[in-house]
Amino acid sequence: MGKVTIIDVARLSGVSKGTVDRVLHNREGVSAKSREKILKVIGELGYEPNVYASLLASRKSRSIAVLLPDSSPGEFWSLYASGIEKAGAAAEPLNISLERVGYNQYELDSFRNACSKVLEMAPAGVVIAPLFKAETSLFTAKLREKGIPYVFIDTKIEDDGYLVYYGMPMYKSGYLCADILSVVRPCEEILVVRIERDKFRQSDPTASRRAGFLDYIEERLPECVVHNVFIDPKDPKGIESRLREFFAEHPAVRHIATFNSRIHLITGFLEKNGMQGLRVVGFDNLPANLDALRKDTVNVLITQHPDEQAASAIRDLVDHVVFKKTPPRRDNFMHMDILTRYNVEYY
Amino acid sequence: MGKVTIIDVARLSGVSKGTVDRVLHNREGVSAKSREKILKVIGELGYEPNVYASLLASRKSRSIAVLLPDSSPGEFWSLYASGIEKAGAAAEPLNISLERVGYNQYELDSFRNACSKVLEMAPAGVVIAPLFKAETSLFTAKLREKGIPYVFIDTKIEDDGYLVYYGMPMYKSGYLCADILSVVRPCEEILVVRIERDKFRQSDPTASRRAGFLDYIEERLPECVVHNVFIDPKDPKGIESRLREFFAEHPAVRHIATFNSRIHLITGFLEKNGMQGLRVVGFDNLPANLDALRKDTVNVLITQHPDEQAASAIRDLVDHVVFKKTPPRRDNFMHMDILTRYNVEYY
DNA sequence: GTGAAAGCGCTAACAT
DNA sequence: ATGTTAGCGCTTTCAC
Repeated sequence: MGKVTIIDVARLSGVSKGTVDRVLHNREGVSAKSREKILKVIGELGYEPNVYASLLASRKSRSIAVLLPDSSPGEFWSLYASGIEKAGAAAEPLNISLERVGYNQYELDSFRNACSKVLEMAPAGVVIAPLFKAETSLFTAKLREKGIPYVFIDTKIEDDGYLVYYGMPMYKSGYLCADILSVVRPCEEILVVRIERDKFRQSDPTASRRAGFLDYIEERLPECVVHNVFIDPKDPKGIESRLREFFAEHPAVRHIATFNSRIHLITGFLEKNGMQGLRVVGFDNLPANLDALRKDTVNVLITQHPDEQAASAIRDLVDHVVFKKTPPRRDNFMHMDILTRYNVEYY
Repeated sequence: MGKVTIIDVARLSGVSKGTVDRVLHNREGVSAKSREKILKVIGELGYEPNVYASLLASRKSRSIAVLLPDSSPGEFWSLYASGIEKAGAAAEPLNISLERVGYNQYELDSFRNACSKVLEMAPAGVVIAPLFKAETSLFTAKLREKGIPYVFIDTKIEDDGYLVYYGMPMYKSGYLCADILSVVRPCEEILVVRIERDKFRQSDPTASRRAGFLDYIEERLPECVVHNVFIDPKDPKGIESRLREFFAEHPAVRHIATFNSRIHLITGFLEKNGMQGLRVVGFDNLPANLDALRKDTVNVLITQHPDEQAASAIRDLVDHVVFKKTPPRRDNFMHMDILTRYNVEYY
């Protein structure tokens, strides 16, 4: 039982509560001898601080900064919102408030700006979706310097400093996508719809997924031809004409996939042209994608529960800040959910 | 801010902390006038008790009874264990301990026994998987009488007393199963493997799932023939001979499904006889099933995250007992997960 | 019926 | 470097 109190530790160490409290919080002003003795007693007694008593006594409040790309409702990054809110609500009684700091995912300066804002507020911890690799490394170096713990979601950057990471196994998700797409035979030609802009991005976040997809095809369906069509999300007419053009040339194509969250951009075309019996697979549970799934214009959606990613990451961070717990596992690859019209309802 | 304390309430009500505490806990010994006044002030101030201070001061501990069928590791009911443990760990700092009370799911008397055991220990709340419908109703009536809140998992019983329910939409899961099974064409004959004993059970827990499955077939594949083979889980030789017999008669069958968690019982046969290229779909993430999935002897598993069901149900119950919160939603149908060899790894 | 007072386990400011 | 002490917000005797 956690019945051992700080007083027990003090008595058996031959010191007072105050001194024990000091070593508990790594505060200075304790002789090496006392510290040692106290630590030993703590170990022997299996003393565990009563967090609630602690919280009660020190009602200082802390903040955790959440550094995510800005996004409008219905867009990918908004999917994280509900998880952040939930985790925020859970953290509130612990005297921790979440502070969202947004940035434009296409502008490095914006990210830099957000970083310094975070540094200024001197939070107790930071949650980051690191879209800019190099810049993030610089930032986390500063965090480490200040002893501020940080966690990654969505993407991670290899360094030995992050507390925990939650994300999707991208390569495998491509593999999975290919398998789901091609289970409907015959599958001799596949159309992959991609985003024009991604070709020029510093790092295409879906590149690894694409690699997994192509590897599957090469291994399992070497005869199958993969076509690419590039579209601009902001140009609906362009999308339509590109697709029209494509299908005029390749009327036999019955399999379509995207590697980003934009599968909903092409469903309008499919519906308008009464294209049925296709196999259409995409990613991410955007509202528009779920709608398409319900109408069966999209057959399968692969998702990663972004909300749970955020919630788990924040929970781990809070546990670490408040309870000094180390997360059970450092790299957490989320389960990939397979959604169809028949199981989307309770997602 | 939750900065309003019991002292503020006391002062504005013209009474002492003690009296406020009494109305807060519905304890007797308060004049109607005081009570009324205090309640009014509480409302105006938006006072919310500080649970941690409360927990600190009253270190009485409570228990929650978890009433589930006994099971050996690897069996269906064991899937709930990890969720129960997790929720138990979370409840511990709140001075709440979980007490498991098992019963034999095939013996009514055993369930009755378990019920009275629970009643004796007078827990602060109860978690039930109600396999025996009528008997459960009797039991929950008693709980209601005593004012003990209870939650259902897996199955629910219609009454107006349960706090919350977590389970799988059984009918829909059958529908989903049929869809996943038949996406691989041609699908003209299906083998459904069932458990002998279930035919004679008071209530077959998978009956509704079967109905969903058959409805799908009738609606979407009316030409398709559904064969049934009944097996006894405890008789491996019998299983083998039944299957051998079946496939001798129906060599063209390439689609197999089960509606319970026992798909792993037939994979041995399939492997031994080198039967490949079949479409095999089953339910529940038993270790043996996951193994078969990894080997691709089973193609798809539909699961319901029993651990999360348990964890959520217990969390809601604890929140209600400790924080007096009402669950956000009363009936919670869990998402049905679709597992293949390609996404099973991180499940 | 109600108030006063002594804690719960811990923190932090103030002494020494 | 270390001890003392006054709370944090609430519960729970024990008086009156």
